[in-house]
Amino acid sequence: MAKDFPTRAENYSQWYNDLVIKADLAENSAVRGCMVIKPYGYAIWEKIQAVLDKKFKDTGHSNAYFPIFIPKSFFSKEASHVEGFAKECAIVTHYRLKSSPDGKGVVVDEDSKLEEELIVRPTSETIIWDTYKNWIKSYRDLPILINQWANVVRWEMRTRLFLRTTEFLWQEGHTAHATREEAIKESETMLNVYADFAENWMSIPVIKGTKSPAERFAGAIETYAIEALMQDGKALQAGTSHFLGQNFAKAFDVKYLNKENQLEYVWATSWGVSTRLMGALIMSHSDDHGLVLPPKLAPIQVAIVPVFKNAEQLAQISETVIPIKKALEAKGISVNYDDRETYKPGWKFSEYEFKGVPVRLTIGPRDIEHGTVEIARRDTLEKEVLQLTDIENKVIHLLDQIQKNLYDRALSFREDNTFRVDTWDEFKKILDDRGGFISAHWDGTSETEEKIKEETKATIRVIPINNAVEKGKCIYSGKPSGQRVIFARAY
RNA sequence: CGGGAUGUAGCGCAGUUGGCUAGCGCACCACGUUCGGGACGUGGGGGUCGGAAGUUCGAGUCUUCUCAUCCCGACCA
Repeated sequence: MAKDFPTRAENYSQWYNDLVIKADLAENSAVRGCMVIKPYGYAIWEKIQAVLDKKFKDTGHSNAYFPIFIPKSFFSKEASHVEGFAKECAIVTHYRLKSSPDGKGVVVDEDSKLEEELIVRPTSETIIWDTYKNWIKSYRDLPILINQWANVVRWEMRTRLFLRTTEFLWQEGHTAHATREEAIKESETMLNVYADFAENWMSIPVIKGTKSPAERFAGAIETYAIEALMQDGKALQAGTSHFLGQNFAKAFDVKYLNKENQLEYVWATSWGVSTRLMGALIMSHSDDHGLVLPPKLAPIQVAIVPVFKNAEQLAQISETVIPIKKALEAKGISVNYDDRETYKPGWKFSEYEFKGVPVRLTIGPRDIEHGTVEIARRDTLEKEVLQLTDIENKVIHLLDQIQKNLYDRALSFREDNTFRVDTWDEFKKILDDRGGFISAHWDGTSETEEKIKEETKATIRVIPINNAVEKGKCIYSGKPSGQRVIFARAY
């Protein structure tokens, strides 16, 4: 057997890397910092996509698709945007290969140099706004509410599976509005969509808030984010929604004629979540036995494992199981009846635990005799023997319970690891001893934020929305502050 | 790009001061017994020891160069 599941606390990253491979989710590919997402992992992503896609459509958005390549000149049009992404771009400079003169392999054909280099999109604001310019003439053309499911490439110095890969999958929404108020409302709406998804589907409690200027998206006026706390005490930004003001409209000259026949620049938002969500899922709920998935996102919600010695026994068990499977499926539950003869029950139990399948039913000769079934839940690892009568509803009820329990568990973890701190010594001590969210006063300046980051590696994760007004003194500078903000070390 | 570590079978690893045919566990294949928490026995298949050059009678082991991966920083969703 390969290495046993590592104990979690010792080295979270190592555990995490082992976990995702063991749980059959992803592995590093031959390409630097990119990931191969295996079928089971991709099935989780497809679930995430399906739910979000519906939410986007329910809020009036449509899907569209824009090119993966962006002419270099587009980038220079919005100053802070280019500054934010310049250091992490993959650039296409040539379009042809030729046989190597030494006969070994191929080399770049220098004659095929592009006149203007193409950037592999790190995000699509520029090419989309260049397109919107042609779509928007009148107030009647607004709003434009578009989402794109795509891959993007950011050549980060350091990669980390799921959390920061060179290529990642995401969705990016790009909207155009006639008024500032409408655009702000849009970014807030999408923030709420993300928060709802995180909490009610992923069972991950999040703090909604705005980012400090230092953490803001390149080119945004305001960045809204949902911030989650992982089991190792580090914060993870799980989704962002940006109010872009008129920055991109001005950079790409996108104007419309209003009802008064006056030309005005349009107002913009963009918002996105990525395969990082899968990292959040893994790091929020998993335990030393493997992945733990919230039922609403689990590709397999119920696994049924028959215990049998021979074909006759299996046939007998199947007679009982197949109607149960059908009844569950009729209620929208995904069921995997694992009647493979090539693996034994114990092996299957472990496998479904690795994969985080929320509910497992086990049926053997003993159960056939008594009209019972063993039901095991992944979140608590508890097992129970139940009567078969009305088993579908019992299972559905349990799935709901697990969904809720995972959220409650994650929430109480976050509460236990959120600290109101008023002294600098305590601030540093908590960060070093246990991590977590620290709610503390901040004087509102970037200088202070930068100093705190230098000294502790902690950053301001969010300024919570609807934050309580509270007079206090900045944890670092001692200057007056009007509210507490959330600090943490982050991924 | 700095600091540290590691590259030996699909995975995880051992391999002594250079020495004989390169090993172990898991996985894989065959047969048998098993099957309610990753079964066991017997037999079997699988290796450019990351790559290149060098030292040597002889290199997985020593030297130089190189490539890759991981961890810690800088950068970031």
